[in-house]
Amino acid sequence: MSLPPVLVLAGPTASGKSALALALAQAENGVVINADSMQVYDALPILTAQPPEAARETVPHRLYGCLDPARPCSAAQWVELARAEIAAAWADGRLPIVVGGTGLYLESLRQGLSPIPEIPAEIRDQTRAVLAEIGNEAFHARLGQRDPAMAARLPPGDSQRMARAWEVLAATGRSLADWQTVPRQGGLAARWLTLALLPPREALRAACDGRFAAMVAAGAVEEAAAFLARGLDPALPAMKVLGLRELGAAARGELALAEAVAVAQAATRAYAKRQVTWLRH
RNA sequence: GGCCGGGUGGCAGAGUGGCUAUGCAGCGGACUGCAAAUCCGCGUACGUCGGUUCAAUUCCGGCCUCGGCCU
Repeated sequence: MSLPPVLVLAGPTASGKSALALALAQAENGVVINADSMQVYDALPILTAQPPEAARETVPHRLYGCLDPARPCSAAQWVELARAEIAAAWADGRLPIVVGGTGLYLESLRQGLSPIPEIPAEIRDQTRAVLAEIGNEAFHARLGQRDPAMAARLPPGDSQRMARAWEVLAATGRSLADWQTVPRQGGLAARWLTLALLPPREALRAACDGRFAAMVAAGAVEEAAAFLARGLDPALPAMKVLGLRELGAAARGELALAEAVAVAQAATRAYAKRQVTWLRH
């Protein structure tokens, strides 16, 4: 018996994934399932380039703008949601089309993750607080005393992974290095059809710049200002959406709009480059 | 024509007689639960021709060039 199919459309921002997904979904009776870590939040539809109403009315779109931005999503949570949507599509006799540029999510969907328990929020918050207080170097040294294996493979600059390593040890009593020797679990069994969109770099850069300018023209500044007015914790993932900070500063008059756009465009280009690196691996 | 001040890697911008900042952009890479995050790596650049020196981007001179002032 052959496995049911899943079509994956991967590519950097502004590579035209969404439009292609829409066309394929129409042609192949598909369901478009989001694999972008920012588009999952119910926030900033313009700035995160969520598919417009028109597209969603044409073809079913799942996992777009459906999570509370006040609560961080995670790779594991997304995989769980995505698996459910894929199963639902199969049950409906439709082709699941997974679209997105978040490499970690896509990889986790295919390979699964080591079965590490969820870390209590208190431990996470406390860990980040300590890290912020004592600084990277001291934190790295402290990690080295408790978890030499992880400290050895993380540079002191890598605050995010150091925090993750620390909280896993604190919450489970086992090193993350140890956990990761446990085989990954939960990888989706399917017949994978993968399409990677990798436009020439020069064209990609131009597309990134053009798209950000279009977002601003579509009201991204107002959108950013309104979202920031909610006063959410700046450490939340949704608060790190590209351009949010810059556009917010522009809205408050702290930064010239042209300058804000230029900075955000540069950040977008850098992001696209990281995505390409991931896709090429 | 004269005087003065500049000419540094794609851009910005320090600096030094030998050890050749830095930032941004760019390029390559990593990636197991906040990933649009978080990191790692990569550039003998010093206008030009000569001189001084063991050694010149750095000192001296000519030339070119940019800017300012003067006639």
